[in-house]
Amino acid sequence: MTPEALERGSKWLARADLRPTRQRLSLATLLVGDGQDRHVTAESLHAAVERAGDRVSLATVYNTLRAFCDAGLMQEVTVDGSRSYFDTRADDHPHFYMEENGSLTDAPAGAARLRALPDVPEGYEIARVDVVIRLRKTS
Amino acid sequence: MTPEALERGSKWLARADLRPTRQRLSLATLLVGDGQDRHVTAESLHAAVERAGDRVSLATVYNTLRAFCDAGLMQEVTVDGSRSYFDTRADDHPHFYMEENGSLTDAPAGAARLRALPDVPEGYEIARVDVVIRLRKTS
DNA sequence: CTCCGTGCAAATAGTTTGCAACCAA
DNA sequence: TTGGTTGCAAACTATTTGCACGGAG
Repeated sequence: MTPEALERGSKWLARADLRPTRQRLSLATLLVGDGQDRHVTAESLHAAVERAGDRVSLATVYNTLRAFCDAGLMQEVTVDGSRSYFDTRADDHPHFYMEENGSLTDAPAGAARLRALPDVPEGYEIARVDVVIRLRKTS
Repeated sequence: MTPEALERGSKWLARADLRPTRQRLSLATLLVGDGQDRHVTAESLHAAVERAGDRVSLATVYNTLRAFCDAGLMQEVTVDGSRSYFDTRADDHPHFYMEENGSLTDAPAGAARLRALPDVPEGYEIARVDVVIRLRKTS
């Protein structure tokens, strides 16, 4: 990991007042080190850590992703039921989900915006609107 | 359960060539007996069965809901990650999800339709578009 | 009579948690 | 020093599965 990536991760943690431990720095660097948005599962991030030569327990990956979400640095995206995805973009935006290989990506901006919002039941307000466009390989 | 409800359930099964066993009839009747659309979890449906004085094992509720989905009678909706919802409406439509109590309902027709679909990656086509509007109580 | 369907209990997968050791401040 | 963090293993929850029995056609 480059020093620049490390710094990005570091600042990202600082932004949420999270103590920069070795494990958090390792995960943060992998998540935002290159400035790209990323969609990971606990498993995939854990694998990435090992690939990078670091060592963080799977439980800590889970707990840390949860902490990042609580801190508003990431958001959890539910597409599949069997596992959770975590997105480094915390704002409300649509996703592509490839059923073929279970990968999640951002859908191109703007295109999938809702035409209008439905009447919300009395006493409620909209917390978030999840849009997941499921894709399959063209046959 | 009224004879009319029973007949509705019966026809519903027939439509998918599913053998009308006692258990399937019981579930089908609870699901579509009154002609209303319904959003259930395996647990909630199992509870409804017991409340109705019938007896179907939880495993069978799971297996049967899965069978109904495979047959195209229902669709599985993923909103929460921790559990699956099953919707008696099998077509593509938006949902309200009340975070407060975990209930799922249909959003009013038409309002939440997408303005346009984004450019889909080469070699893929849209299988389904899931729209879940998360609601929280107004504070 | 023949299979599909069912029930039970055990297996599984993803995720969380209790607790002792650790480390950043 | 000291309270927040981590690792491990065990706990948990939702769901699926193997297998013997039972019922629909």
